[in-house]
Amino acid sequence: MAKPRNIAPATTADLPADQQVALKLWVTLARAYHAVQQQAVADARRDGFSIGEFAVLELLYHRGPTLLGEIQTRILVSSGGITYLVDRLVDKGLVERRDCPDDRRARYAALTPDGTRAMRRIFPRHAARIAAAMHGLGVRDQRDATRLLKQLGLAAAAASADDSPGAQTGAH
Amino acid sequence: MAKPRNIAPATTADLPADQQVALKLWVTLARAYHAVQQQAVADARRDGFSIGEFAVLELLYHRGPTLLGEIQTRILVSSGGITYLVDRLVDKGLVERRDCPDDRRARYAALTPDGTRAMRRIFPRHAARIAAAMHGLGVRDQRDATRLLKQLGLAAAAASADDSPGAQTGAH
DNA sequence: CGATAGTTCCTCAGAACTGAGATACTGTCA
DNA sequence: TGACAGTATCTCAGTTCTGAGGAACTATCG
Repeated sequence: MAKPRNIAPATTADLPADQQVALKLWVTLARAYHAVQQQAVADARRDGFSIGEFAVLELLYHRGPTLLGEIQTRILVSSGGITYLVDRLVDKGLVERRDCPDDRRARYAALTPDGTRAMRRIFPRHAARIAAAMHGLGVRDQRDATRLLKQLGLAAAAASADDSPGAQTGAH
Repeated sequence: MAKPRNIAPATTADLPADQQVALKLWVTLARAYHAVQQQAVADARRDGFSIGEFAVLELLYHRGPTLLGEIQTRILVSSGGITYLVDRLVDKGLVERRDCPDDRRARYAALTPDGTRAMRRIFPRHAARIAAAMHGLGVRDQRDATRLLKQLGLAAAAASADDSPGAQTGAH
């Protein structure tokens, strides 16, 4: 493992200390996210769903009929993405579109009876698998981590919103 | 009284308390990750790179010439993905492949002089932007979050490795 | 009203991958 | 030595999205 140490460009070690801490957190956050996501992907795939499809099903299962635009902001996909995902679930017979009586531009997505049955079967195992993936932390640490990540996520989202004017605030 | 024909829980609220905590952490983790990632995506795109391309550049900038397989496990892409990413960076003139003298199957990727110059220019601004995205937490909280996420990520990765035998990465 | 700005969803070209299989090489063992 | 399992990368068809643009509808305001 020879390390050519003669040149000293602007690497991480030359950054201000606070930036080093932030970058380390970013790398660790990304790794933790990917590791848990692998579990979610494997679980969804067992039932023939992509992560995006599963996220839509889960949202509709918990919230009931939901406007496409709201699904979009909640599961964080693009406008084309939500059309694509709902199309696929409609093809599978698990979701249906419904017109919105108050606004003829808007449409709801809702679980069909088949979709509800499928989620009733699938969801408990999915929840157990995610919980197992989180098992590296005890309940107390999980709460601490949730609090910190919530604070982090809200601040970062606010920073994003600054760049792209037109994006709505979300939650205050 | 309701007749519990189905033992399976209908919604999150019916799950065991520890699973509720775990799912909440998962949702919060995903949101925080996406929020910060949006910053990284926007920053990389400003220079004409995808996130994957930028991750390769960053890795090579800090580690020097690296075997493709090692890049693959570090930035978490598929085998086809790493070939694709390196191809694109080679086309841009920022990266070159080098044969490995010890193993004729293996190849290194390394920054070209152009690639090094580009990263010397780009990286400090990128680090500053990530640090700004993390600004919702103070340095002490960032360290706490890093510790918790590291613990979480390692345990979740170990759980993944159990499912898919043959994937021996990480904890040496 | 009518113009116009804003929104909600859909279309579609193509970006950014994934993953199974192919190719080429290495290490092990009888 | 030869058979064979293991490893590193590449190929390529297919998947899952992104985002610019457009059609249809709604809201606002002179």
